Amino acid sequence: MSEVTIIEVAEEAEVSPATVSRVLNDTAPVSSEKEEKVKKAVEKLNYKPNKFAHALRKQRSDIIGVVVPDVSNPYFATLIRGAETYLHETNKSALICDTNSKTEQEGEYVNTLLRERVDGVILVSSGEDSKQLEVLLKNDIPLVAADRDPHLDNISKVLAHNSHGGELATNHLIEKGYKSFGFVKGPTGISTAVSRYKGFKKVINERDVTINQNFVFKGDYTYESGREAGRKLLERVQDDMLPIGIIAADDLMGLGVLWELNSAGVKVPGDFGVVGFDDILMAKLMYPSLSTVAMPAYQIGREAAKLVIENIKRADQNLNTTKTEKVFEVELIERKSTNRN
Amino acid sequence: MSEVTIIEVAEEAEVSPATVSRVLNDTAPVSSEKEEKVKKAVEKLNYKPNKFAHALRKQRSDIIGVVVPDVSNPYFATLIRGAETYLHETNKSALICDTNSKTEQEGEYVNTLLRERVDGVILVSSGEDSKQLEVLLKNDIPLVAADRDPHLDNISKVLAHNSHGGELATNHLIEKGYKSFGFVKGPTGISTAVSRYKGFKKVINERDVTINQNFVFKGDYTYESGREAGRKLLERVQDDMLPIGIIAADDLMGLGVLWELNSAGVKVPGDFGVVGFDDILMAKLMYPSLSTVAMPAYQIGREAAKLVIENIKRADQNLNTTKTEKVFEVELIERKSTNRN
DNA sequence: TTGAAAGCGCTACCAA
DNA sequence: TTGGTAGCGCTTTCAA
Repeated sequence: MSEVTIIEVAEEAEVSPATVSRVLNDTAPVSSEKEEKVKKAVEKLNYKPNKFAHALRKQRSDIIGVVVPDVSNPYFATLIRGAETYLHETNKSALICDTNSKTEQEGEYVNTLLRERVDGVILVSSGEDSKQLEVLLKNDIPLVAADRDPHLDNISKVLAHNSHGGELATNHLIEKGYKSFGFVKGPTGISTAVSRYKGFKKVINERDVTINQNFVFKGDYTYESGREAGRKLLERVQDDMLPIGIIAADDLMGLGVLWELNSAGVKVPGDFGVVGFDDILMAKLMYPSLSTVAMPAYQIGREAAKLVIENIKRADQNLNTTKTEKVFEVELIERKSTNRN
Repeated sequence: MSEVTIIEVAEEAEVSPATVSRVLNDTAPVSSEKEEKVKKAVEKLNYKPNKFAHALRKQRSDIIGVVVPDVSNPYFATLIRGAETYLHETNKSALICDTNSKTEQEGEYVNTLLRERVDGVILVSSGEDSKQLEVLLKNDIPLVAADRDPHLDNISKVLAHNSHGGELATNHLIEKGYKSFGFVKGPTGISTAVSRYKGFKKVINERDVTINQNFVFKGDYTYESGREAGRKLLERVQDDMLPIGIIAADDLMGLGVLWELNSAGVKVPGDFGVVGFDDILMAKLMYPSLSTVAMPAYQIGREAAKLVIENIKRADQNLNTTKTEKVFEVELIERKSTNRN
């Protein structure tokens, strides 16, 4: 592996290494004549700066930590992609940390994050309490929360309007003519899960419809918990309650419910309607396709990335970090699973 | 950000930095007395070696490039996870390169790979011709092919027994009583696609069954191409051909076919049977669940990672790299989509 | 078995 | 606007 160094480029261009560095990083004015020479030399020698030397000198890794509950969940996968795309555009890279939905794991990742000397962190909180990550702030590592509110003070947040999503879903079911209503909840204490349910209850209370407590199920944003809710639903349902509309707090659970309904041979969307949240690819692929409240996962990831980078830049200039809060709107996607008229 | 350096550890332990380094990397004998002191100091100061200084000095990035056609394909996602897990265990990290199934993109990634100074590369080839990657070999960067044969000489390969998978799927459909047979092919020139079809034809020829050329469709390992095949199938089918068994060269296409069959309201598995390849999660979630030839994606990724690491170590000792070829067996998973007896 | 010191490739300070 | 050069934190000779 023949490494071309900045020295060789300097010799080729007949300037000093310092000048080459200045041209490459646009860090100080250089006469256009020398600039030209340097660029030619870089081209000719196919020079690629050594990022380790760079990082060592600059004390910046150009790596951003991205802490998420579950990378195998397509929703988070999309969010990550949004973040990564922006980071890539700004010549940074992402270090993905999968906590397996455990806050203790979040704490353990702090060590990794410090060891890898990440310049900043994007956090999709795994629980009610992400206090362990405050250590990062003490180490002057900018932290931005995405998707879920980690209930930490003094950090920027990028969220979606989840309660409104709950309202959209509920109104949709009512308008499609469903008569009784149920809900498969997300994990306790997670802000998205709480808000979605809140939106559901709000509309239920406002409009003159029934909510059957037998049709409110605990869930944890996994497919399996959706299956379980689906089975219980089928056990508890009676003919005079039909048609019944179910909101699942995420698509994976919605798909689980749908699977059980299919398997039991009941009529979807005729007697049962299901709406999910997220709009993951699978929602479209399932038969019948799943109506859902589309979350801007990609945008959330991207915006969070933007915010950390901004904060890192401010820190570089010894400015204090800004605390913003961005809330994205959500959108209802009608598909077959609720299409009963 | 207070950086604890090796010097401070040395002072705390009352030894030289060299000795600390020797203890940390187990690179030369150190008296147990000093070793103890060093370990205590490391613990006390919560020292974390600076990986950039390390990489700069050692000329090793500890990063392995992983070049794949499509990260959003769950099959490759699993393969990547297998590779990453092993790399993590050996304190290496992965740089994922998504070629979007284009060989030209592979060529472009060579630059990235060189710039990032990866120590080795795992390649899931995107086409018939991955010659552009031979540049890596010239730069003494070990290269291992995974999942697909990139038709390069002198490199190690980790594959699965795809033609046998084709045989398993075909025999399964015959035994389940299907009468005519069809196939949704994978992309031209990709070794997995070629072999799977070959296995299919072999069994068709051996046993006394019909293959209807009208039921052989082009595909490209995407869900959409499966949907298209499904639509054509429905157009061309006539009652006296039933029941008909279809093999899709991967699960995504199988799911697409299944969706169209569902949508048309025909009987699956009664009149139509579908088998896929890969065993992605969605195959289980779909209704009816999709029978499939399970590929050891995780194992393939892991084994490929093992092999690169091995080759890198050999290179470090100036040994020439070994060329092995490992072929994993595959397994038929019976689910609802073919369960007609 | 140990320590001193050179140097990996880069950036940024200082002086010109 | 430029060049010389110190030094980022580490590993690895070389000498003891």
